[in-house]
Amino acid sequence: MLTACSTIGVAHEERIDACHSAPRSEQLSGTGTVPAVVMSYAADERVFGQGMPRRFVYKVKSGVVRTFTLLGDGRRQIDAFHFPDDVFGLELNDDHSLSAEAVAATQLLVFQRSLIDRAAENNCAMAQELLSLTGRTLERTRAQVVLSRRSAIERLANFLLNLGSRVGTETSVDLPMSRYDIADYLGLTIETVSRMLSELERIDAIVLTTTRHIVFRDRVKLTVLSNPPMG
Amino acid sequence: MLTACSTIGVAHEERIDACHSAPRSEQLSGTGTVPAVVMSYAADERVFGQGMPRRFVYKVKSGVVRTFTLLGDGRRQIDAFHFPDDVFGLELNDDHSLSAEAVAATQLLVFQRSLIDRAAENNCAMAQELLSLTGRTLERTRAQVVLSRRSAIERLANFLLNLGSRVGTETSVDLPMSRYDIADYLGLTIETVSRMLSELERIDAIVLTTTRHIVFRDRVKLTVLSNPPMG
DNA sequence: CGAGCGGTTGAGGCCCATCAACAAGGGTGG
DNA sequence: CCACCCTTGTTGATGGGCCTCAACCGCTCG
Repeated sequence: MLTACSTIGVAHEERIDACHSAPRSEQLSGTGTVPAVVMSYAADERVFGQGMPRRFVYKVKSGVVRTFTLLGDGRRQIDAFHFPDDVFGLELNDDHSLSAEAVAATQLLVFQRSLIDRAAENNCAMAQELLSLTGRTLERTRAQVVLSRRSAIERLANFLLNLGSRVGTETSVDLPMSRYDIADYLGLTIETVSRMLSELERIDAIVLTTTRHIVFRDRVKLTVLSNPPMG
Repeated sequence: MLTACSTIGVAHEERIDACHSAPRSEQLSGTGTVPAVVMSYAADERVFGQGMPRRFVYKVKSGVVRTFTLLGDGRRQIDAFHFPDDVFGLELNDDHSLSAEAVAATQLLVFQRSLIDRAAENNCAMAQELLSLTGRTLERTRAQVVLSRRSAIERLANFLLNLGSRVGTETSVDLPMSRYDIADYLGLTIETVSRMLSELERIDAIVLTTTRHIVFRDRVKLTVLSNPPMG
């Protein structure tokens, strides 16, 4: 059992410094362990902010995290949602180029960046792990670019299927995030997200039992919409 | 001097196998050298194709390369343009998820993937190099996602400035690629690209001396358009 | 000279953003 | 427990930006 650490009221990463629980060895991804502590975050609580020194690397233990960039006009581009076992906070630079917030109540494994970097310098397996993680992130981001050229309903169908495969069952999925989050992730407005969900319901592809719970009624329709028309 | 190899008429990577010139040690990026051969490509010639086994890694010696994915409806999403010293063909999987073609007459340094992978397994510096290259690619791709939310003229202004910083002078830039390429890169149509170039000319931000040569007349206007309104 | 390609420009329509109003929860304090 | 408020989500009306279709221009090449 890991020692949890929940210092309420201290912002951002300073909270982690204030946490005196004993680190335990944890896997970042495949092989090899690095000391880590567990931190708890409330919904909408900040994990780190754009421009801050990048001192830690995170792995989701439970809950959901969003990483995003704030644009000059105040708009927000959500880069990714991170679900259990996902690693985030890995970047090339010494400062964060993204911000991260908990979407819902979340527990994170927190690794010292310096320890990970040092491990990667002496241990090729760790370096390969980092490369693999970054490569996977790159793949997802490329998929985002391709998706961003498609229509609103197609983007939404794709999003629901992906979400379902991560945190849903065969027949349904709970949306951990708000319409606002979905809109900022897909590059749409909340109104369009809402309209397209209604449209998906109208064509009997899904049923919205509540605003946050979606039942897949016709996966084929979703898949047809989601897939680049041929491949 | 490197031995150049130009076997005309043999498609894709088979050409490289047919090349019997002696490999020479070349830098992939920072430190460390790996044997490589030089290959020449004519404009629009294929370098590798989506789905093919990923046997080589490439570095641009001269010219320009585009990497892209073909969508099911026949549309083409250009992922990136690669200029001299850029490395491409590095991916996570064993098969290419992208295709690559020369935009203009191009010379490439070709590295055996197996040699690079082996080097990364035994030499952490090489693994770090790959990580660094992938990280940089990720940054660029993220910038693409953010850009894709902005207006046509803003995307184009951004594109011209970036291109200018890569292959242009203080005051002008030659476009190595067609309107079609630009459109597929920015997620626009060729008509919109053309209209926005005309618009940039109308507001005296640029001058099109020929269809492929652009003079920067007012860099500030371009920068204002290019930048996310605040930061 | 005609054909074909790349590029520009115009007219019209569609998709989604915007603005606006309203409904549905979800806390809070009396 | 309920009235209230504030947030979140839905739906409608309108407009604008970009795509689509189409015509035209200039250049290159046969």
